[in-house]
Amino acid sequence: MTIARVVVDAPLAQPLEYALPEALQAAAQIGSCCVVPLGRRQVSGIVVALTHSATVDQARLRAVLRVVDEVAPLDANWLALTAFSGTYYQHCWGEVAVPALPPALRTPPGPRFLASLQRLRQREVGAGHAATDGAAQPAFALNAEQCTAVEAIDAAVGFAPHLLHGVTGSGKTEVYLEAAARRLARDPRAQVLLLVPEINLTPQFEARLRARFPHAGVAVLHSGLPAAERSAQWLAAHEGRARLVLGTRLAVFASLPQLALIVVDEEHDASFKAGDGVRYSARDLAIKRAQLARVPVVLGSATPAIETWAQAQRGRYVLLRLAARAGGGAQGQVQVRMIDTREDPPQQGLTQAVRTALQAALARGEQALVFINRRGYAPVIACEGCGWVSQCVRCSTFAAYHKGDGTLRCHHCGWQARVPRACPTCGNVDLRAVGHGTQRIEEALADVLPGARIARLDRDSTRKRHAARDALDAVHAGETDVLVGTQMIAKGHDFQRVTLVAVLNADAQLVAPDFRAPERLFATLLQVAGRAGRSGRASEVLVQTRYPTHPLLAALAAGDYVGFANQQLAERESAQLPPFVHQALLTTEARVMAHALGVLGAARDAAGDAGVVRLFDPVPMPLERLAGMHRAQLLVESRQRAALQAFLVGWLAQVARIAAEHRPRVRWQIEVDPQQI
DNA sequence: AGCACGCCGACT
DNA sequence: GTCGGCGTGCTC
Repeated sequence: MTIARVVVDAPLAQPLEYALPEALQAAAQIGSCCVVPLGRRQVSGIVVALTHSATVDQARLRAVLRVVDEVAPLDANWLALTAFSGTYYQHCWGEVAVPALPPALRTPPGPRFLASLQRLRQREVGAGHAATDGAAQPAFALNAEQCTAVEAIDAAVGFAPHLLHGVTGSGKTEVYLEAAARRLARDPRAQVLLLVPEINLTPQFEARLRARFPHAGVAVLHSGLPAAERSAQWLAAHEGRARLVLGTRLAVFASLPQLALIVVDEEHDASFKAGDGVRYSARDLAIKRAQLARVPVVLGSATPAIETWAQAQRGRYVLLRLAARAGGGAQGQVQVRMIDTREDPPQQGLTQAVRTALQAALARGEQALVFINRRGYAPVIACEGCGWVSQCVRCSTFAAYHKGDGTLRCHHCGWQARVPRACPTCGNVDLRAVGHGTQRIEEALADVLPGARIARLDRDSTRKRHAARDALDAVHAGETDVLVGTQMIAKGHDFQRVTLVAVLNADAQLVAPDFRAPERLFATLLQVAGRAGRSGRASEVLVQTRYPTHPLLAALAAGDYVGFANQQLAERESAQLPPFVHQALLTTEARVMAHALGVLGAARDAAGDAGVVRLFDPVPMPLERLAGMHRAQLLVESRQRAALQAFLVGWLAQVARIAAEHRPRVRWQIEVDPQQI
């Protein structure tokens, strides 16, 4: 009897075994998608092994119901990647592999599957032709640094990780495209995977890719696509009709049988880390995938993650530098200046220096960006009389004041309520908005710059479809003088007439306890600062701060990422933080904090002597209460990754038992390589 | 994860 | 006397 080992989307330590009926034996291969009975359900699965001996009583075996032979089996590299991901992130193979399938295969394909498959295959994917032009004309001339980078990537054989460290505007994209073009030209079936943080924020990337490779077939994969579209794009990659795949983190699991090169753009970006389900890092898995497929991988960034930088410093990744701004055009000088808020106290959130600079820029007919990483009108309102402050009823956090609709809102759980007319505790009617958000700054700017055309860009202003693009178009068209906004204004927009960038409140992150806060702040500020100086005119970046001599800000002013990164690395080494240790974070949530902490305490005790693995004390999470749930965490770390992995396997089995015994039930989750601690 | 089976409160 | 709460346990 032939037995199929099948993984399904359930937390089962081992693949399940099914009898493979005679009629299905010709169709079934390792990597085949199939439909199997599970309890009284029918679910999608993937055949991961075919044997003749069962490990369970043969009488208990049920039969495979269907082998989806209309779709070619997943290849060995894909199976190895999903298996690795499951092991590394402490989940089951099937929990990674099955959700990575396109919607059409993730749930058992119905009777009309073949017809739908034909429709999906007919859908346009890029140009939809397998034939390539590789003689595709470069639409640009590469400078010397770009050529060096392309040559290095092109010359790489087998697994070869590269870090492309390029300052803002240095033309990293041209390097990716040329390197991709060469791989595609060399092998008529070769495929290239390009991962980007968020596709909606980089529509120009997709446009450039399509323009550069009009005949190669460009598949796009991200969670925003309708199911049929996502299936069609996935299939085009799986069947080799798409030779370029552009996608967000989930695209790291795309099926690419002829993978020849992987590119991860903005590799430092936090959105490569999955926040729910299996908490994988698409950047780290891209490296693993390149290793399994024995192909080069390029991580690109102006501000690489410190972990990535460390790998380059250790010589594990080839470091490629783009230090010059590309494009040939005259490049304006960008001056970064710290405004000491102790000497120049802000009025309405704006220092005199910023006001003066804004007025001067507008008088010259130029544009300005004002960056404040906080939406709403004010982060909190307070009672003058008794000291009451607005708080979310479900979270341990302030409720922000939104003036437009007179609400208090929690930016974490979405809770909202009307602003009380008087203080809920003492009845005082003098409630005061404390601090500044984008809405309040917009108001202040209107005051300071009478007649100026001011626009705001944040999550609230972009609720409506295309609102973000419209706002950005207005800046490009010169219909906006000053754009105030959150991170959203920082990403990759090439504003030609912006000569002034004001950063209003960087201090909160400058003193944050998270050891990764500095690198995130540095990346954000450098990215915002990069919006200035694209016109060739002299430009200025003003940073309002109480700490004008802070080393991070000094490095920012000097545009010195390398100095900053090396200093961060040194600090992490002396404090024994990642990448000098490897971490995992066990989190629990319960209605009562004591329960959440209780499970962690028992889990800690159960670990006993963990050898080279160190367990910290359970503590409430930084955001202690979220949406009514109390949350706690327990950090586990080791200098040896293998030791940590081995420990987690046994320990998590105990944790599962402890959590199950606990009443009322406590939910738990494990995160390997946590980004927020 | 689902989805069963299995014991204790408010309804026809 | 039943319908249904979610606690517990299994899925080849």
